Amino acid sequence: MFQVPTKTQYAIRALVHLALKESDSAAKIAEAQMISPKYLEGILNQLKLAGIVTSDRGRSGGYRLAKSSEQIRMIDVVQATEGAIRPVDCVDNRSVCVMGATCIPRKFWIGLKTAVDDYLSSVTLKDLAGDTFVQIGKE
Amino acid sequence: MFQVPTKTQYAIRALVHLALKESDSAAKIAEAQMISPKYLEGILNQLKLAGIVTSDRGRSGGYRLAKSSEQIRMIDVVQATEGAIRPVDCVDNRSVCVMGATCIPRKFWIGLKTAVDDYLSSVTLKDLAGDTFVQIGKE
DNA sequence: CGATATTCCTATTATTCCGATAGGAATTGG
DNA sequence: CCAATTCCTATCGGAATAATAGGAATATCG
Repeated sequence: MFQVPTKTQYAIRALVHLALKESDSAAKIAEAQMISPKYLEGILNQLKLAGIVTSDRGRSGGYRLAKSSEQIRMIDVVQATEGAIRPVDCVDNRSVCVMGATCIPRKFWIGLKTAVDDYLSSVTLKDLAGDTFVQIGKE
Repeated sequence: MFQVPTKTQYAIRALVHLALKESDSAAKIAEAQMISPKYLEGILNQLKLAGIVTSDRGRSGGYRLAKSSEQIRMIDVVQATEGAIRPVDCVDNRSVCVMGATCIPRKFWIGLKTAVDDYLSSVTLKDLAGDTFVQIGKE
């Protein structure tokens, strides 16, 4: 459950890479992070549309972070690649619930969404790329 | 993202139903909850294998909760239908990570798993089926 | 100016998972 | 015995995901 799509995993890996390397081309990132190059291109484009990275075309072009890494929250990355967190459809819109007013679990799902949103909002790219998180990550 | 499979949604609806109705057949539950009957059969069987419900076969058989509703945590239900919460494979097993020791995001995913697990562990079936949650659920 | 490295755009394919269906065997109460 | 039920296994269709392919647009550098 809650398997995170590779698209999002790739996006995060690419961003950590950019946080550490300043600027790089899609092909270079893909090689370093072992991601299908063409697939990564599309992902980086989504991140660009979301205002998370910027790009320069042409020779010696490439991608870089659009903001400092502590301004990039993980929830922004997830939303850029996958859209809003929505465990069940009726979380956003009660009217779509087949059970209508008798949908008892709805509050429960809203609570789950909140728990996930809160966590993703609390972690920034800096937390992942910075020393602190790397230290914690060691075993 | 984090779309919860209908299987799990159905399981929870069925359990709420049983918490309120004491005992019922798969067909009856399916009708009341608007779930495909045959599909629900399989789900109830999974819940039985997980020790969440019991069943009686034969005429006038059916399903009932195996424990009191406050002893049934939502995380048990989710695990019964979907297995463990595992946002990415390496959460359980570092060795499967293609990035090996350089997998910086792993700690982040473990944090996400923890956030979800904690929430699901904190809510019981009684919270959903009982008066409290219903009151809260009203708008 | 021309070659090259890049982003950008669109379409297509492959694969996997999910939801549902189907048919029937086993069981049990009346 | 009959009818209602759980239980078991196989299969199918569709949607979403992952990846691939080809090339157009753009910019740099010699």
